[in-house]
Amino acid sequence: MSSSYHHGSLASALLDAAGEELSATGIEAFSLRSVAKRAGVSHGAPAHHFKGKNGLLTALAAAGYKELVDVQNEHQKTAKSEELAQLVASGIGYIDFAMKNPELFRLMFASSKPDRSDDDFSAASRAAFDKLVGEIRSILGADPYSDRAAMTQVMASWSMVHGLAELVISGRMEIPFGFSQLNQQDREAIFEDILVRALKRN
Amino acid sequence: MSSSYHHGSLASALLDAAGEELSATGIEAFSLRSVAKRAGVSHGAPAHHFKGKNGLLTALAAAGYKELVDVQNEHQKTAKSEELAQLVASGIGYIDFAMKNPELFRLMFASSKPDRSDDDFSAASRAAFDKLVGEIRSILGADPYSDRAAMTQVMASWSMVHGLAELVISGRMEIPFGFSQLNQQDREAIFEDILVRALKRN
DNA sequence: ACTTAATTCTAGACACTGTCAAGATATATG
DNA sequence: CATATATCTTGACAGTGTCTAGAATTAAGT
Repeated sequence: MSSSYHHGSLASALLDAAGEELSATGIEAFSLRSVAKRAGVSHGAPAHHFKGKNGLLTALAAAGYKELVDVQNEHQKTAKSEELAQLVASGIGYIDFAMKNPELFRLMFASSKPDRSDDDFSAASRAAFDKLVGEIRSILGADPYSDRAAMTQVMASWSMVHGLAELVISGRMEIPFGFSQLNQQDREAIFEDILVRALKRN
Repeated sequence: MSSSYHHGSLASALLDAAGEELSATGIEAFSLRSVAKRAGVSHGAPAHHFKGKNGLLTALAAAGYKELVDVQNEHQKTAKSEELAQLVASGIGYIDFAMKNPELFRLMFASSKPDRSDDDFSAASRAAFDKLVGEIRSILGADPYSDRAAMTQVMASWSMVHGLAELVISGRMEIPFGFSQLNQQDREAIFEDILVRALKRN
């Protein structure tokens, strides 16, 4: 191979390296120069593929939303087909994703670094949101986009699962439940017990 | 005044300056040197009062938990004395605090910068948690620290209010509700509608 | 009161960071 | 095959947090 000068697929290599960097050092110590070093290129190379550090993080977050939906779909495959069970499985997938990618999760939801006006980012995040909208529509038989009560149910369910995910990955389930010593079955039982409360019952 | 060399109360002055810096520039651009400049001292001065940048942020977060409880108590004063109404008022105070101090809120809950083993921090955050524990105890008549179902209720309520707060301050209530164009009364009606769902009913 | 110790603050250095500009190198185009 | 474009390197710049040495002020000890 005569040319190691032109990488060929630096963009995706940088995305991979950025993912590792994010998981390893956390978002608050995330360094663009370190990512470049990880990918074996100079510190100026990433500028030709992403709009600076935040541009790279934006792309990383966009990919995160797609991965989030994938994880949710995987959990739903092993659940009952009944609508409520599917919603719970979707929620547990949401939390599972957060637990496996806590720094990425924070980047996606609790950071101002990603550029939310970016097309990829907004499309991917919108797709994740619309997945929940569809699940609520199945349960209530009303379209949240035209039925305010149904949209309130969407936001209640999102609030519950998102808040629970945040509390889990920030270690706030330790004191109440000794969470890290529980097996997965017991954890999911707690998740389900909590998540179903978000549904309004009459 | 012959001496402007020794400040006299630099610690609290730095805390004030840090609060302004946090609100103005956000946590991700928070600069210790900028805080020192804001307080009118050299960039090395803060080291004599806090354990570096993270030490200052730890103290700021600890003060945030006390302020959080204060805001919750204020909201409860204007609410009915009935236990459920008090819990809802506490939750709305939680969200109100997050809306008025979004960067501080993120520092307290979604950042790894504060040192959670710090005595002040852990005491203040524990006090805020125990306030919720007390409210659930009043409603259920069972002590969450000895009744697992009651503790589950604590975490469900916390998840709901915390998730809702996160979604609000990250602008996720805009598309569903056009949130920024609502008046406070309509907003609080949505909050209450969502928050009460966290309670398990039989 | 006077000397000594401890605290508080400044100033400079160090290794980092992200971004920008200039130039070298490889690929694509005509 | 010459030219243009895309890609990558290198160096510079201002900014960051932290450390060290020393100056200025206050506190402590006798």
